[in-house]
Amino acid sequence: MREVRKSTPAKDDEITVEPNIPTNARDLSKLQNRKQLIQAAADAIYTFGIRGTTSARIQELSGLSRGMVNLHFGSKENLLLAVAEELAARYAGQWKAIANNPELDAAEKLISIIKADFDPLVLNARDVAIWFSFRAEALSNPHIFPFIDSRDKGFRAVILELLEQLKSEGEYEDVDAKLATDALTAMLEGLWTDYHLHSDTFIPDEALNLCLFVLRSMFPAHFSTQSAHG
Amino acid sequence: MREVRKSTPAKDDEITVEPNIPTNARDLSKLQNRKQLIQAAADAIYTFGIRGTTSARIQELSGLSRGMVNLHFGSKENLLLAVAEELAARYAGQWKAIANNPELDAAEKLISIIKADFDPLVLNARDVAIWFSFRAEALSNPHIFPFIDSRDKGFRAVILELLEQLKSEGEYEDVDAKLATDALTAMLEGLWTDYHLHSDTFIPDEALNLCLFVLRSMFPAHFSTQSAHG
DNA sequence: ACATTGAATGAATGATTGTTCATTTTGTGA
DNA sequence: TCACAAAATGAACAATCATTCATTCAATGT
Repeated sequence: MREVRKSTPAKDDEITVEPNIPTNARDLSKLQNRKQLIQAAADAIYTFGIRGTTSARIQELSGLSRGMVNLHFGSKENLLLAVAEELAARYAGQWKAIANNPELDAAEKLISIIKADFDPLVLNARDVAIWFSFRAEALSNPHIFPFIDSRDKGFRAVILELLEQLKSEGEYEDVDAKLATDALTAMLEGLWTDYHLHSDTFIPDEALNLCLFVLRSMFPAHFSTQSAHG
Repeated sequence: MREVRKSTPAKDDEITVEPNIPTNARDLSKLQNRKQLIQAAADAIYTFGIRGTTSARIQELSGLSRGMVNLHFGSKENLLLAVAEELAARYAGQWKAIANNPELDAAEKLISIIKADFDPLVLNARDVAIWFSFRAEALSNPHIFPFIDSRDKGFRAVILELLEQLKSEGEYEDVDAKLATDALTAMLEGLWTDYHLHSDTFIPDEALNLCLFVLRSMFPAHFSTQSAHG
């Protein structure tokens, strides 16, 4: 059985490091336009809200022609899903890279993950506004649900594992790692809400300190010397 | 100067306990229809999302005629603001009543306020979905902003005051009441998010226990015997 | 150089949007 | 009882919505 050639055929005797990056000019500009549409849709949601995000506005912001949204994504709705997908991938990629870093111990991983949560790469006015827009319709739009639960089971499992390791390292008999996981996760969620509603007064270092403060009250031996600038 | 009579004239020699409740049949049904529209709009946001909340659907859910939304609220947008206003008033009324209750001490008020946060009166799938819908467009729609910051400065000030009182009562020198306020508030926010995304597995008593767990780690003398069923 | 193929274009479409307002209905006060 | 005034109705409207598709454009392989 011979595989049907896709738009970017990978030659069998070539080592393709990143098979999804096209090499010919046509597919390159196609990919570029696709990205431009996602970017424009994201900007539209931030600027006009999800209700004000119309095909016309997306097309205007993208600088491309009317038909492009449907040509590349089939429908406006699919484009919005692509925006959500990109956002979710960026967030998950961040914390997974930290969790899989063998050079860090449990406490370092935990702090890194928390810091990443307040990194401008994910915590910025536009992206947080988009998160909230999609989350708002999590119940009424089943298609969007898989992308909006940033701190999902996988995330919580990693946090729990790290906290249990801390517990075993520091002999905290009276600390419930499950409760601590829920508390920390809820705080991260809440601080995002805080940022979304008051991004002008929100100070990432203060948010980090707040998390350290709570961690310290549970795991004093691990976090008693830490601060936002540590 | 004689005052112009409004739709519900208040006779001068009568003590009007609630001057806004009309007594004649016409104004009564007018008010009833107004409420029905707010109710329908709220249901529409929950069922179809804010994007799917059209005039047609509101009219259908309300059982009233096409022109009613504009007759009573001038525009669909004003009706949505009325929904937000009602939600905000319900939430604020809840915690303010507790804060002003002279029969409760600081610790009792704190626990009551937290419990109120997980009360079905405010924490239910529909209302939380509406909160999120409005919050999502907090940045792109300035009109909605005054209504969506449930845990605003006033709320935080009350929590801070209560925690400072606990601090003075229990001699917790190393506890920062300001940090504790931020931590508790963020957790309440985060737990709402949790509920919104996973209302099927969310257990209010567990959420309450989580808050008590965090409070206990900061103020052990006050909350060491407390639990969700206390 | 050139035929081929897929991407890009944008005028046109039909459906749906929020709102208007002439008309009808209904409660009120005399 | 009845004239009046306010409330309710819903057909009609212009604007805007997402999408289609015949046509144009341009990169590709030979």
